[in-house]
Amino acid sequence: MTASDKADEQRFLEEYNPKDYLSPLVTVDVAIFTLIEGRLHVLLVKRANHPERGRWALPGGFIDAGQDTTLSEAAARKLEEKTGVTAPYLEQVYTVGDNTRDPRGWSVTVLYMALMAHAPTAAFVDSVADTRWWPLADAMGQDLAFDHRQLLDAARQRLSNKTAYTVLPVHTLDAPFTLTQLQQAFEEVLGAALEKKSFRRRILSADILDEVGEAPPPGGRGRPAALFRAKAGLGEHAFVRVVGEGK
Amino acid sequence: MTASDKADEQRFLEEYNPKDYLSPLVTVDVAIFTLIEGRLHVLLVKRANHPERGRWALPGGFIDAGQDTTLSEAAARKLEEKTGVTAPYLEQVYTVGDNTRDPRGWSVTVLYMALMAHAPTAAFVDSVADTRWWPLADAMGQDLAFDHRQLLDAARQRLSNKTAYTVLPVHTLDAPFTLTQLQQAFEEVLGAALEKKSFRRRILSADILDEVGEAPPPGGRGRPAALFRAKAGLGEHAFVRVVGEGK
DNA sequence: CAAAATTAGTGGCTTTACGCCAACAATAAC
DNA sequence: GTTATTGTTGGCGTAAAGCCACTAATTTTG
Repeated sequence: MTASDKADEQRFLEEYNPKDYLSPLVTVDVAIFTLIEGRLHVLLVKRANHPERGRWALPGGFIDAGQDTTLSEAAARKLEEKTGVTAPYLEQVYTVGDNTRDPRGWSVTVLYMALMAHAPTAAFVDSVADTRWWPLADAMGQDLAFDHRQLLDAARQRLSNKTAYTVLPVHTLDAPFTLTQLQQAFEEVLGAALEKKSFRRRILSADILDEVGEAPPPGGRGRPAALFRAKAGLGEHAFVRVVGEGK
Repeated sequence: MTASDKADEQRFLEEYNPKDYLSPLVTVDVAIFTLIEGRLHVLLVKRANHPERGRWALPGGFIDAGQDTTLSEAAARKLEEKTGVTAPYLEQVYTVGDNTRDPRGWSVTVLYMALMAHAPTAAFVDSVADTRWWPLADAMGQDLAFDHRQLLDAARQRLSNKTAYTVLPVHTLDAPFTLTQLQQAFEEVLGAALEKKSFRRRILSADILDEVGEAPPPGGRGRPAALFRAKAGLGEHAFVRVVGEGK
């Protein structure tokens, strides 16, 4: 860059005023999933303000240019405000933007998906007004704010697609868990039954779980199961194909 | 919604002024890949304006709130402006946003990846000033504008990851093509050799190609190969695992 | 306290997919 | 014609996956 170029750029930046540009509003929304009594649930918030006041919506909102330095930080912040915890798994799904989804004009939303165990969130979520876990089918069945029904559907699809070659569902369970619970989590997310022997072979040979002794029979019948928890640092990458058809 | 609610909302919308909000600038960038003489190339544009004037960058720019009604439409528009064609494959990769990547402050970029055959673009691309196809390694080797090196890398990774379970590389070839060419396209994208028999077994049993007669020997040696083209409507979904290790 | 019920975990056979390599086929170069 | 070169197919050994029944360790029930 020559000296005159540098001067040029300086001038450019001084003359630049963001209010001269009509930029879209940018929001971040998060589809937070957990497993409650074996069923997949999603966290929704009843909107307190216009537009769409009174409708249930995914947690989210505007970027706070002062507070947030990164999109994923913004997503993590919104998530913690509603659940009180840091999610063990947070992933960007996709971004929608157009001039029809919000009455205010061009708007852009970056959708994230998060997974977490239910127990640590239960008390906190109860304490936040107009916020609750919904069974996924019920959430999809109602008239959500904006295009959140589509967003939720996209997140759900991402989750089940990725479950074909990762171990994402572990993040929805409270540790420690049994292999049967884990298999049921996979089955719930996939909406399909898995073959027991194959599932166990693959999960165990993937070497992503630590065994933590026997199950103290919590009122359960039958032979007590071995207990496991996810190995530390299993945050992002754990590519394991754990799926077939099976009865 | 009650009547007073409706009035409320009306008032809200009338009082709303986008210039009251400091929104991030939103841009769309596209990593356009093609295969030239068997090597993967990416289209870059030399920036004509500040900031980063003179550096090579991915095609892209601001959303035109007047012209674009959708993010992907904006991406398609930028792509067509530079290549003269409509890409057979366009996919959103991910969105970066923070307050450090652009000297103007908070900015958000939605990254797309596109695949296309080279031949139909060659003449047009030549005619566009400061725009050319770069061999991928050369593109990655230089000092690209903004964080475009990372964006390009992310797009490349998405392409090779997805090639493990889709047939994306077909979109980089001029039709018709031979199975050997297709295999070489896969190998170039994956950076690894594939086993011939397995590759053919899977591609053919996937039933995504139409055979179009014999190859007119174009100066080539050896037995002439059968020619194929992708079945119509293979745009998005064609999930086929076509990869192993191989010699 | 014994038998039945229930859930966890394993053995072992069958089937399928894949990697590998060699044979065969069709063309150009010499 | 013979050789070199590239495309295409056959067939076999191996590893993984599906399947189903059997064993194991508990609680429940009569």
